[in-house]
Amino acid sequence: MTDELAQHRKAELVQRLRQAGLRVTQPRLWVLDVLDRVSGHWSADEVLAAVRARGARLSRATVYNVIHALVSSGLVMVADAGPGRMLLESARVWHHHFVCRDCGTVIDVPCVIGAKPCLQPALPGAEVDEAQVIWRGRCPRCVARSASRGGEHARQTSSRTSASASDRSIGAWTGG
Amino acid sequence: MTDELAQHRKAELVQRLRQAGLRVTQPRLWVLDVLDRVSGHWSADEVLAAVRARGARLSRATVYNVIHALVSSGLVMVADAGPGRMLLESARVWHHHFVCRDCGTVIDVPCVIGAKPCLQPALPGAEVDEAQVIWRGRCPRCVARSASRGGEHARQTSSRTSASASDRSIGAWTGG
DNA sequence: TCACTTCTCTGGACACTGTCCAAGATACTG
DNA sequence: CAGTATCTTGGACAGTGTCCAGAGAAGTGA
Repeated sequence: MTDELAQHRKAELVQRLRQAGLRVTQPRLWVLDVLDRVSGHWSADEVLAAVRARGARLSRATVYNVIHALVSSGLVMVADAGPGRMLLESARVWHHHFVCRDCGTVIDVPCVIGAKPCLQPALPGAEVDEAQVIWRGRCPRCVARSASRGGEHARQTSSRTSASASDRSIGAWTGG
Repeated sequence: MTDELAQHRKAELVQRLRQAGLRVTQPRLWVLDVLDRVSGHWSADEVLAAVRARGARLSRATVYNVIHALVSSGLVMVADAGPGRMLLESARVWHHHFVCRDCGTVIDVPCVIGAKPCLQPALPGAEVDEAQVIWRGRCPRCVARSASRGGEHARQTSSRTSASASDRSIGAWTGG
């Protein structure tokens, strides 16, 4: 990346922080840049490691402070994929998650609504900020792998076919 | 509770463990009984405390072992309401959760489908065991409390009204 | 009923994740 | 540029969940 590009990039990040009403500090720029640049799901410590890998000096407490600031201002989204697994992502497009119970992989599932909240609970009087859907099961890769070994998961697959009725599908709002 | 009732109750728990293909052990009966008897959401340590409060001797590692066994056999359900917050419940009726960002309360939201998975992701080739929805926002009680103090959350409430379109509601499958 | 096999429980150590604190540093305002 | 409010730092700490080897219990078949 050239210096000019780097400057342009930084200016964009600064603008996004200001628009969110946040002070512009180095740690915030670093964290936002890391989450923004690489797709995928990050833990707080992975973000810390990524920032430090660039030679920056940053404490763990700061990473959590920054994350809280970015999340509460909507620049970063957090998904819980299990106990103690805080998944951080750039909040460019609202989406949901599929967690594989075999390999632990977390897969993004698009949400065609794209805005929050995309679902409404049956809870009169509540103010809803967002709705997050987490699917659990076995990812296509693990399904294919076990199928090639002789279909030892035949029993479980029945639950999938039994749920294929269109009235129970949200393909309409997940883009499927 | 009379002895006769206790015996009947135990027999029922034993039957449920056997039906799930699990060995019948004291810790499993205790944990299942605690989760079954009291409504609400339990952390693993709260389950441990509740079992010990009855005079039973149980280690923390065992509680986690038992929880994993009961969850994987479908007798108990787990919801993640935040980092490090494993919420345990008896899996009698499938439902979802609303987490209040002000007071932290977790509220059950009924799911009229009642079976798993109640939603399907746009993820071809995957086997889906379950879909969990977690709403975040402010619970009716916190909304009412701040409204009575003068509507200091007026800005946030706009997000609620903007999402009331029926095509973005899942009242149909949550029983609303 | 008994022996045997397999699974489960135990208690402690450990890892991971997130929070709290006071002091110092920094960003923004006028 | 000074002042103020906010942020960062590093360490200590708490909460949650996992791992391990040995001991114990449940289920099975005779």
